[in-house]
Amino acid sequence: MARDSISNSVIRRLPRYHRFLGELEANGYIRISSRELSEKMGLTASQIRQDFNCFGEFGQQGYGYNVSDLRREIGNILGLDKHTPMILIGAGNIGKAIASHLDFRSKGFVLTGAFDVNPEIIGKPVGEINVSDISELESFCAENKPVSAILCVPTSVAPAMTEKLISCGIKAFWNFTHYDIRIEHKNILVENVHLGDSLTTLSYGLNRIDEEGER
Amino acid sequence: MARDSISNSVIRRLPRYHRFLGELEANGYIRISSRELSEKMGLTASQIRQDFNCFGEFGQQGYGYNVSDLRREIGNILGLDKHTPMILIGAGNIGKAIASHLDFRSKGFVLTGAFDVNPEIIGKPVGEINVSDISELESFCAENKPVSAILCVPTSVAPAMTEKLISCGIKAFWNFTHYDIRIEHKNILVENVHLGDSLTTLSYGLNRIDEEGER
DNA sequence: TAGATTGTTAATCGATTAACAATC
DNA sequence: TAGATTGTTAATCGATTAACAATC
Repeated sequence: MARDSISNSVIRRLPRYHRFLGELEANGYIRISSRELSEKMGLTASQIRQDFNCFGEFGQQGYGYNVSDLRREIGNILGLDKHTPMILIGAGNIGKAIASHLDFRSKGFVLTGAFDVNPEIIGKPVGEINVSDISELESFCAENKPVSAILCVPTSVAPAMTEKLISCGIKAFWNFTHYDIRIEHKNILVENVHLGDSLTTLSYGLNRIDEEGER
Repeated sequence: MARDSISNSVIRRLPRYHRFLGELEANGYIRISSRELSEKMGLTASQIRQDFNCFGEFGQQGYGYNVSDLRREIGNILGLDKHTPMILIGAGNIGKAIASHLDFRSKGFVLTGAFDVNPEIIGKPVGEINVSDISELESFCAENKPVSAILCVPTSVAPAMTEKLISCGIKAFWNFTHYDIRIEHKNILVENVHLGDSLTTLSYGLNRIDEEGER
């Protein structure tokens, strides 16, 4: 039975389910049981069934799940059938790489604008679009109503830029700066990536392996 | 009292503590209480004290924590005093951006090599080093013994490349491909970044906001 | 000393796993 | 029908929060 509030742990597993089901589909799988999927993904079958049942009854007793049906259902839950307009703020190294590395459309978004302060970058292409001067941000937003933004500016200007973007109507932030966007505003969504923290975690793990070796 | 096995939830919070304490230090803070830190970070004071006490007693009753002492302690736990050699595999858009965007040394690593198959990239600089031909990987590893690798190759070649790197002595992977490195090998560490999953999560959140609006 | 705040134990909460009746 | 596997409830496990004695 579909629940009202889904736990964050479940939500974070959904994209991974979607990804794995895509691979299975590509490999010609028609059906899969929770047990088989659990082995492929390193989860328990129980957890998988619990997760899916947060949203509805997608399986069939005695049979399992239809791979492409299940994948489509999860895709819809994730909003991947939409194309939410997204803009890139800061088109330097990391911004450019992210914009051109990912397929936004298959993830529920479409990149409609990119902005920077650097005259050497302005006018140059990033993915399918050209970089605009940041001074054009407000008029662009008024006209095109983007609802989400990738934040790839220097950390120092991140807080002010966040405020400005909110005033321009941005509702969701994909944040690559080293600044933690804190959600004092209601109904503003933030996904803090923090690649530095991710790398630091790896350092922690390596040190534990080393310690074991020393014993 | 220092515990033997630390939960993943705690470990994932450590880099964030370290980051916040660095900001506090930069802003002239000498001491901080768990309550004050909890307000700044959006956690509970209880959790903060529990987390720190996994590793030792870093505070003082009636006083709180010394900011720079605490930061140094956490840095040591994370292994940030080390410079573990790391190589970049795949120096395209995303690889180059990551290598030049982050300060590896302050995160316990040092970038000692970069490799690619593309002749147009080979020989060009990435951060402080030059990109080498991937054919030189084995001899480089034999000589320089890097223990960690950033994986920025196309997803299709990720599994084979992972195996090759393990055979070259790589113990830790920072994986940016869309392939899930699964740890069948013992004592091999993996940090799967999956930017696509992160973006997909944002799409999910946006759809929940929209649904609320419709009600 | 009195006040503040830690370190730590106990209580609560939530998430994962196990079990099994329902059913295809 | 018999076998398989779901959907779902109950049991377990782990993580977070609350409480408070210890102590600076």
